Amino acid sequence: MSVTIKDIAKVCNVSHSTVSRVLNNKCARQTPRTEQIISTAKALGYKPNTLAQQLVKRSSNMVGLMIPDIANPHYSEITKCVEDAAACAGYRVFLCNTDWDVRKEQMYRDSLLESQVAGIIVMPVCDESHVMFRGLPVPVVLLGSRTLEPELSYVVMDNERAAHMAAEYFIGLGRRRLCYIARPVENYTSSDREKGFLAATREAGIAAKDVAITRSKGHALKGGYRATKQLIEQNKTPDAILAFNDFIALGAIQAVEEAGLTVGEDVAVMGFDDILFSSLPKINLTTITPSNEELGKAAILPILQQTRDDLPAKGQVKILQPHMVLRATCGENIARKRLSIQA
Amino acid sequence: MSVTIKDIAKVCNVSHSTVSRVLNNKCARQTPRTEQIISTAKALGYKPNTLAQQLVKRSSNMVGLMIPDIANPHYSEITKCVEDAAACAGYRVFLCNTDWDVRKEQMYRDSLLESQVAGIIVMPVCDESHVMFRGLPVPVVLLGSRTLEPELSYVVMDNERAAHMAAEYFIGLGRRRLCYIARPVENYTSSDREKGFLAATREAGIAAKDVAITRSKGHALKGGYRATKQLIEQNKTPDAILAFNDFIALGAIQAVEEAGLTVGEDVAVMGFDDILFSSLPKINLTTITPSNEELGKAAILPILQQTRDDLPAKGQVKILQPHMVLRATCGENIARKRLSIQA
DNA sequence: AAAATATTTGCACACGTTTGCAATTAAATT
DNA sequence: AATTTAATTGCAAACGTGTGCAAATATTTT
Repeated sequence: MSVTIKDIAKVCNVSHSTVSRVLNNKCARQTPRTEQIISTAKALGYKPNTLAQQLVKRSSNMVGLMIPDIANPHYSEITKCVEDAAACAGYRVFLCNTDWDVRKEQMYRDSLLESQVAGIIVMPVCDESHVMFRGLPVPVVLLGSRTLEPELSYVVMDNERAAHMAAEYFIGLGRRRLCYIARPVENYTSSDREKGFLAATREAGIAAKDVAITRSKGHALKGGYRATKQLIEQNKTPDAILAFNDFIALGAIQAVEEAGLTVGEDVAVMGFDDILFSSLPKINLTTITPSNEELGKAAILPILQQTRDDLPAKGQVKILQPHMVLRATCGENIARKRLSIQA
Repeated sequence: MSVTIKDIAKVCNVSHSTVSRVLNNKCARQTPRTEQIISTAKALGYKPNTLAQQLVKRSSNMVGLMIPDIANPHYSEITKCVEDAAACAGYRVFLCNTDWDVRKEQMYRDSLLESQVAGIIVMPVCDESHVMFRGLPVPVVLLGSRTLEPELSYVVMDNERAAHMAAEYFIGLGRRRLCYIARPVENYTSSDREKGFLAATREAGIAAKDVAITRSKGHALKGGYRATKQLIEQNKTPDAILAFNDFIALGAIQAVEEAGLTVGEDVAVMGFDDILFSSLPKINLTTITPSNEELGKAAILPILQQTRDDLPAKGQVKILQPHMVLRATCGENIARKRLSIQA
């Protein structure tokens, strides 16, 4: 149906190889022949068949992007940055929504390989699924999760440091009863944050009894709500809460307010990821995140290098620095405030 | 690098065509030959090269999905449903973020065609960009926008009816000074809603002076805020606002509350799209939307039919019914409330 | 103007797969 | 057991493109 180089060749009375070479600028000179070929190509509306090109060149300009839930703003914001970085590098991205389902993840993995993608970027469903990406013929980049698999590349925020910063910030604000609400199901990301959080409290000499580690009761907002409510009912109300993500933080806020306490005053709340919601005036949540643009760029880098230098490009690691986005939910410095009241 | 059909042929001492036929179940009988071929294919970890298959079959299992802003929850939620419907039908989707840029839209269009996609699903940047999709060799489905282009298929909510329903709902609640905040830049979707809104007010006998049509001052939350603030400052405060989308509605809410009025009591507010934010306890926005699942399924249908029956499958139209999601921002029935106060 | 050099051209094959055709082989029928 | 029928096989060509090679042509140098 579509117009091919052979059609152009027929019109110009040359072989199809000549057309191919002219169209790919393999000709140094500018003869009337070349001009004729180029103009008829334009006239006929020729579009190269990328499939055929990739078949013969044995390289593709497609990458797979596997995401647990594209409707979740955290993931959709990252997806945008990855797509943008990929497009800038001339890559097209296959979007694969794994739906938190390891079987779908596996299915997409195979499907992507059959489609001859140049690489796979994946935000894995869980730490256990990393092994599925061993020994693939294309580079694999884990996004937002570190891994022990030596073959896999990954790009991740320095989670330990981020939580350390958060705890330090709380302490600097005068907070003394600190709490970290962990991810409902454990993974490297969550436990790294826990580690950093605890380290900071220890370094500041906070007593262990004043540091609570609890676990979100479910993935969404309600999980954070239930966990916090439980804490309050047990008379263990903290004066500062670091939540595994912004959704959980939102749930925590709800529980805090429901208990008649004021967020930012009685309890400081901080989340992770800086999803769009968090910037809404009614929410105004203080949160920690890496730069998603950096994340996206770093994600395709190992894939670019693979095709360029034909090196293995495996096991590359990129650690991004966390940024705190200060908003309303952590209030002001308590110590300073007490001073001003006394004054 | 990868193992091909020829590798299997060599091992089994048959021609590669035989392998192809066995692997594609073109053989009625179950000979030891076929079993050997299948088992060695499995043993060698054979994965068919989809590129080559599609080249020879002249059909692909890839569709392009063009979205103005994947980080916007409205679009990411639709994207999820489209991807899901496509995956169920055996299609892979190329994600293309057009960034509200017509040039990017055009660039992706060409790129997708070169990649030999089976069809293009697009949420267009503006009504003017529809013409770019005339006369393509594959079916094009416009999502969330109707069009006058006869060749293009589209799937869209019945916007006129939706706004009609909204206005009727307001009126049934006892509201009498109605306002529609239109999209910052006009399009079919927004003007259809305006039409339905006005029709309902006319039918109910609301005086023209009590119906305001204003325009959001910008795409995001701030646009709705500014538009509403202006209305209030001009002493034209409505008692019911229908906003073009949930973001604008959120902005309207902010302006209303800032003026010391109570949303749901003094002013009812309704949006469109039912984005995830709107269901948050702190927001709890009443809103209208079609079923995104239906939307996604309807989007790939014209593409499926194209490849199946080899019919043109152009100019197909699917109208989805609106659903109101009742939450807190429209309050209760004012009339009933007045009664209970008197009683 | 002739020789040396640089460029372009067409042919043929390649990429990995599917498929029509004629020949072969196996199964079912008489 | 011989014949008809059915299924399988290998060959070759195709999908649209890129490329090494030797021959042909154009350009530059002497």
